[in-house]
Amino acid sequence: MEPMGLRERKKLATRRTLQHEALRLAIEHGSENVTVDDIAAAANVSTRTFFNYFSSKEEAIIGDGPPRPTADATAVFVANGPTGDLLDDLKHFILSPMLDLSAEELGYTFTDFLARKQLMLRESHLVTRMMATFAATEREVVAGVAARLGEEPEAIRPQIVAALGMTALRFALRHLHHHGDTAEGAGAEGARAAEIAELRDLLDEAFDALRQTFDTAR
Amino acid sequence: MEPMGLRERKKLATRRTLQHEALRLAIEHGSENVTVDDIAAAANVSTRTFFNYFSSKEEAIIGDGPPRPTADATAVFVANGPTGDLLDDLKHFILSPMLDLSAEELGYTFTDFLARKQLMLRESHLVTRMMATFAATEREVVAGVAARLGEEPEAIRPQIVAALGMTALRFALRHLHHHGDTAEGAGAEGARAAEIAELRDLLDEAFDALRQTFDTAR
DNA sequence: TAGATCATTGCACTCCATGAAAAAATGCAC
DNA sequence: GTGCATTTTTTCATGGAGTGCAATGATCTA
Repeated sequence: MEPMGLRERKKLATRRTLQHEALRLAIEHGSENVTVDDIAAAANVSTRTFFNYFSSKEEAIIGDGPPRPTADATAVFVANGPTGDLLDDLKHFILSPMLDLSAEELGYTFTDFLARKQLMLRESHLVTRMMATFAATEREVVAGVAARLGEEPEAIRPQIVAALGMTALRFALRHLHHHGDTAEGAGAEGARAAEIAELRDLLDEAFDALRQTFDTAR
Repeated sequence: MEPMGLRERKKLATRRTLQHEALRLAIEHGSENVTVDDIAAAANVSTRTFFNYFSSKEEAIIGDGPPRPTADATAVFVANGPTGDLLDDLKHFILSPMLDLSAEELGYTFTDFLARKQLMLRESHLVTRMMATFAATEREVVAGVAARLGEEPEAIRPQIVAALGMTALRFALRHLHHHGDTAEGAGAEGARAAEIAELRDLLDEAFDALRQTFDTAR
């Protein structure tokens, strides 16, 4: 990591604060009943500044979506790694960005993710917006699979394989439980570790079901 | 078909006109540069009336999405029909709503679909909105597959199988060519028939690739 | 400390979207 | 066809979303 200047750190903090307050207010009052002015006021910035960070109210509420695969993980996957089995490697590829997060980012990611999940249950129009952020990730997965298979991203096989992986990821995230983070420090870190472990298990389960489906359904 | 009264026919015509003008203007000037007032004016209705038909500008532009499976087709699919092979039947299930359309609706569907495809190439934010309409179809497919397999829609296998089918459909639609409909009447109907045939071929191709992927990649 | 750079802000403006009530069109009974 | 009920369209008012612009203020560089 390059050491950020004060400017950059402040910008990032403002962005996070806006996202956090947007989510909090949306959960508390329903997103329909929250104005951009409310969010900006809660974050102590002007309304105009809000739009310097996000191009719409919903963009702030739904967050940045799942973290993207790193260049390293992509390189490993494209080079037939780490195991050589397409589905196993795909699982690893999709899971990798979650594992690369620092503990701090991870806690942030999971906490807000679970809060958003709660919100989605009530406001289905946000679900479709949320899926759009998944689509961006899916495109990267398609590109990775295409490179590994030596095919074009427009070809059918990369798209199919990527769709399978993303379906598995969605399934896993949807079934993820909240491991109570009652306390700060070690307790919270333990909860995060448990969540990562559960995510891994759910992804295993999904990929197993996937193999099984194709063994029996052909 | 039940005979529609004048009222209903007019309403449908107004809806179609609004969709058509919205699409036309968006293609001509870019959707950013088209206001709801423009669309309403082009359709000879007031702005307020526009919002009696659509809840947003984009909703009019992106249209109603692919036609949904009929109750009949769903019943056949759930009862392990028509062939008993899951993938073959899924292909049939997904294709069925296209075949059930009257020639008139079909021409409308395809013509506007191809026009929208052109628009999507330029305006990617519409793509995500469009995908939301696919998600609605996907949920129905998930429900159908779940019923057939005797599982819950929340289970992983129905979701995987449905995701595969929808990926194949997206692939087929994305690769569909425009069969010049230069003239009215028989010529246009011939073009539509050719498009249906091509759609069927593309879907066959996609499902073949799907099987093959799983034979080799396991 | 001075000047360059970039972020924040207030202001004015357009467009989106909705509620309410008046006006117009349609359907129906006679 | 005439009159009445129903439904649709329209007009008007209102408030929030989102953007361009120019001024102000904070941070960076030297």
